[in-house]
Amino acid sequence: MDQGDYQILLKEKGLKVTPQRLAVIEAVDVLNDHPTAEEVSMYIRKQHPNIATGTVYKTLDTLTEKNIIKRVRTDRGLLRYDAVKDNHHHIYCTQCDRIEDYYDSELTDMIYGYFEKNRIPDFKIEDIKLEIVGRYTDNRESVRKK
Amino acid sequence: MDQGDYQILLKEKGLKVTPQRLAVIEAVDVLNDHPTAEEVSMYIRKQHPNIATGTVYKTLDTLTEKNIIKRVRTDRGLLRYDAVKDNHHHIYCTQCDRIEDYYDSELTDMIYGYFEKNRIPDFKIEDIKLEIVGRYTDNRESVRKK
DNA sequence: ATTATTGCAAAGACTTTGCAACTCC
DNA sequence: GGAGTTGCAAAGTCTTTGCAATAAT
Repeated sequence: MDQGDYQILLKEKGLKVTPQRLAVIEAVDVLNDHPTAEEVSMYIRKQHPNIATGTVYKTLDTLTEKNIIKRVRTDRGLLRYDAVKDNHHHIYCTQCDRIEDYYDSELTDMIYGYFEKNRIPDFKIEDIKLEIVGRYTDNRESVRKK
Repeated sequence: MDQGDYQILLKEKGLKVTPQRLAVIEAVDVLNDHPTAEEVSMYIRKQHPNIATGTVYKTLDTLTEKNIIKRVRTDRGLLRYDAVKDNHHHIYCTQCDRIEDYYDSELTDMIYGYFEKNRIPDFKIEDIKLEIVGRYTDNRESVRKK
């Protein structure tokens, strides 16, 4: 995705196109490691020292509401963000606080298929995602400490 | 579960049995609505006005580490807790901030079965859970506001 | 007796808010 | 021109910490 795509995305959702918003979308897209709000904020400060932290938070909220980005669920109480991509699941490492994407359309289809046959009463499913929790058994370094 | 069970649980994990810990376990167990740390803290204060908030947080941490309770993933930046029960999934309502349990052993078995045939390289799975996101189509009242 | 645990209050981390000034359409 | 956005700094919320006092084994 490039700047042009971002602009179209914003317009489609009825949002004004501002440099701040473009910067936030780009940051979440580039930092595609489920960055925290602060990581996004820091990344942006490098290129646009004039964009206020408060604005980054507000923008992250707005973009989340409009489904341009998503919040990732964590169990540590920090808000993390994710560019909207194809359906994917998340692998949570219990050792290192990393969250990795897990793409597997066979699995995704299987789960959606299951719920087509077994509906949850009075509930409309909008999204299904797997939390796969565990730990890596190779010796790869931990990017973030727990 | 009663007090006696809690005590055994603590001892098994090598933790000293203290009234504070018993109170926290009980609170998470009784408030079985995935309470936030603050909700646990408030509930405890009613019966034990002398238990400090800091202690509740510390205890929640300890119990989580020892797997006596679990943290529930949320996308709103608040820590929530869950008594450890049978394997279950979570239904997240996009309207009302409720998190409900979803028990379905057929589904759970299907997913675990899938991963037995399709392992993730260099990764040891410890837990798999579904995030089912959507909204209720009946008119039940929202317990918590969004 | 020894070591873990608690209470307290202060500090810390992260996020939200209010409002005047400024931009985008 | 007007509604929607932003910057700023202050206020909030939730959580963690340090340490002396206390309680569990």
